[in-house]
Amino acid sequence: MPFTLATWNINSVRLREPLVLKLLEEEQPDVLCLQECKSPVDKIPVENFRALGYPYLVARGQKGYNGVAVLSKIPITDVGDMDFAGLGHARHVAVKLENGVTVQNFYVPAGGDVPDREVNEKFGQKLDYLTEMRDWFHAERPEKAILVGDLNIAPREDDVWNHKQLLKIVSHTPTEVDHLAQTQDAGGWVDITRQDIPEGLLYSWWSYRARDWSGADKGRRLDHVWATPDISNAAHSSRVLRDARGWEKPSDHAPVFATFDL
DNA sequence: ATGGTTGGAATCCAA
Repeated sequence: MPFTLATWNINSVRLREPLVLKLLEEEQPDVLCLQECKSPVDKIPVENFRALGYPYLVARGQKGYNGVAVLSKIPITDVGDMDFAGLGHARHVAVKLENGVTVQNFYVPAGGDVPDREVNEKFGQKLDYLTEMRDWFHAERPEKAILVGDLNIAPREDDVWNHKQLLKIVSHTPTEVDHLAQTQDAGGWVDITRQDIPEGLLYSWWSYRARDWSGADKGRRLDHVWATPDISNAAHSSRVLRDARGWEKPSDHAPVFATFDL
């Protein structure tokens, strides 16, 4: 049975409810993982999602910031959340599908502007968050699992529009890339998107500040789909729905899709 | 080297 999953930093699920509905209607993923919902869980607009055939929601939320949600056509169970780096933020939730697959949905801290933990506390928190993720995966040894989300790091040279120019820009510094690699290794995670699309520039985020985001195309691949080898060994395919970045009142992130033959 | 945009809550912070 093919199983399609999408991950999307929505940048306010209440403001962009119409965009979520458009995506569900047009693309029909089985499971949609959202980040930056910026809403308490009880204020997420579930009615219209339900009407479109997505009756299941598992989420963590807080007022104004952060927030993660899993919307599903198929039954999912809430299997908890983690609060890495002691931030008290709603940045993670995990669900289990009926076939035994676990889906981990993450929103890693952005890390502020200056890539130095001595002068920018947020950068330190981002690194600590990744280190605690690493330690958790080292202890838990995930199996039959998929990890998605806005990891706020573009690890490869071809995950950014200009590698050299971004080496000191938060999201592409060698320190962050190293922390992300350690987190990935600790869980034995396979980068599904890059296994499916191994060559060429690939982005999932374009700044709102660009005059012409598509023409300039100064993007970064911040949104990821990983899986454990028992899942990645099955056939799979991936794509980034770049079009969604051009929708009316868009999120600055595009959804990333993966389909697995499970 | 700088400023550019957006969302949410409160007149600024985070991204």
